[in-house]
Amino acid sequence: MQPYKPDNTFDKLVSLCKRRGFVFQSSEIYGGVGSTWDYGPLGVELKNNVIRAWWRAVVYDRDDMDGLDSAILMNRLVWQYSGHEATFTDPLVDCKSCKKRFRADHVTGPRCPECGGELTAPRMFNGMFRTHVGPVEDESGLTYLRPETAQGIFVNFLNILQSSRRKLPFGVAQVGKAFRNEITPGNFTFRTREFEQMEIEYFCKPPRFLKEGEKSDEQLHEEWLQARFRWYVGLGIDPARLRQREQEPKELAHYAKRTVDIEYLFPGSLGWSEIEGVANRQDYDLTAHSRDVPDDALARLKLARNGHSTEKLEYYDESYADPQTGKKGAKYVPFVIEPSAGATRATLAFLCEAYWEEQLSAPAEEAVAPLREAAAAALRNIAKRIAEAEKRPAEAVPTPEQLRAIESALAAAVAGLPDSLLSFDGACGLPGADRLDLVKKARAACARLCDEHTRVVLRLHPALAPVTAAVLPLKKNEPAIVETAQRVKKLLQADFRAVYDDTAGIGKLYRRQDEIGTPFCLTVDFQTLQDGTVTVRDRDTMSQQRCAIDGLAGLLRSRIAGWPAPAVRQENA
RNA sequence: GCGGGUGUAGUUCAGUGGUAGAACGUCAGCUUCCCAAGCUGAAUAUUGUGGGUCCGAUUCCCAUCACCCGCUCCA
Repeated sequence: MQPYKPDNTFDKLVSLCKRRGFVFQSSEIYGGVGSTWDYGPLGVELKNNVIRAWWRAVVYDRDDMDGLDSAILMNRLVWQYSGHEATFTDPLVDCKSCKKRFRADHVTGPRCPECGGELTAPRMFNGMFRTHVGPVEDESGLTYLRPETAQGIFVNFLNILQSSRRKLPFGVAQVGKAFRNEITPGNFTFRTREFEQMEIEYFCKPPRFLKEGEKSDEQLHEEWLQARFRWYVGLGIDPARLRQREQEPKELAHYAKRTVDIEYLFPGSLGWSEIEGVANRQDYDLTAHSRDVPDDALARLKLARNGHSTEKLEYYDESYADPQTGKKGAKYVPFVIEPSAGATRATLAFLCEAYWEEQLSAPAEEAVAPLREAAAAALRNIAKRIAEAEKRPAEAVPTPEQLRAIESALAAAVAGLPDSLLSFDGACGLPGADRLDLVKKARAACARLCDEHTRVVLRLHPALAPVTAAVLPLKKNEPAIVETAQRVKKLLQADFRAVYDDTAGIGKLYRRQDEIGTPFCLTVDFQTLQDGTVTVRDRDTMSQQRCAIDGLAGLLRSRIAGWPAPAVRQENA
């Protein structure tokens, strides 16, 4: 039966994350603290694997990249000259009648542009967390928790250039925490005040210094965009839920020549949302942090003169020859392509993408009969509610549209019984359904059957899965089997995250691993004791093959390396 | 920050002005040679937090915190 992604996948994922140890609310025992989350035993494995896969793809698998890990605390002047002190401190005004909020510089005049109501006085909002370096809390020690990791790369440009002996074009990758005092955090880990970025600053020649056959900043921008898009697809994101969105000229940051967002279609109300932005920042940042910049360059980039920096962040290009004079060599500020991804956002996207429910067997007709009755009663009630709601559609809760959606989904699910348990449950969980007592009753009747006949499976790419292999004894009261299984686990732990579990029957052990996305379950049985082979069970297809214990590591490695896209696995299942 | 909603066991949810139940999950033992089987037993909730009304509040009221939805903002 077809895998199923319920409409309330997001809610189900949140509780799975808590239940299984992926994500916990921070400081929970003290009532929590707004929009901060902790990654549990499985969550930290997943997030680390996302970061590791990214680092491998953008550093190890290329010839033109190095890494960096710069400090979270930096000199306040970094944020002054980067422009963050100015742009992260926006005066905001509220309308007293319609309660809408606007940036003060976007409003002309003293009235609300929407309703003409009276506006409050502008109030300052600082998006950066302030902190003090040193024991005295005065202005002299003031600085900020970094709102992006990028600046650490820019201010280290000369250090990296000298120590790595790089030639343009080359790039620097960095992973780390960043902090923004969001006005409106929310959507679980999607928008948080503390988050983790995976950023690349890729330095290249400005257009006028290009030689014949060299790639322009625009070409490199496009190449990075496609490479980053492919990365998500290669790790299992369905391209149908991934898109590139060109930023409109008016939403472009002032330093950007072009920015394309990579957006993922999250379930529920979040919908299409940015998980990475690929920007062409031109020579803005390196120039901003340079001393002795000519006035015409400052004017072009709308920058103030930098009276504090001790360096000019330039590149000396030995191979350049002036086309007019033939003079060799040139000094210039490189352009920058910035693929800036959210590690925590990507982790959430991979989780959403991986979440599937599957019905594995059909319940007997007599077990389904109560479900049909409950649904029939609920449908009669909904028809009545629709008639009532249509008399006063404006104030009806649920709305007529919600009621009709529940009605049609529920009717379709009943028609599909006994194979449509999941869509039955899904219909009962649609928005507004929690207000309908008879629907809740029908859902309760369905819950037991769902429990018995369905499974939850995280179809994570094996490179991302928190556990790669679970070693399970078929019988736990058979010492030879248990000992062998424990030995197999020890054998594999050198190469993979492997676990051993014997605390339930084999069926339950499989389901547990399915729910946390473990791609391989290795089962030690009686045949193992005779011929030294175990069964390797595939998470997605539930199919099994036998493999000698000695060959396990090799088999897993090759299965992971050749891991096909989810759609392909679906067809072959 | 504004408006609406929610907050009861690990999770999903019942329930009541007289100190809380279920299902699943978890743990232990028995049993079981392949997909949440069965049997026996166990642990887990000062009903988000603080205050008020009341003889008595989880239930009513107020405040606060957190989460969700919608604005606003945003990489």
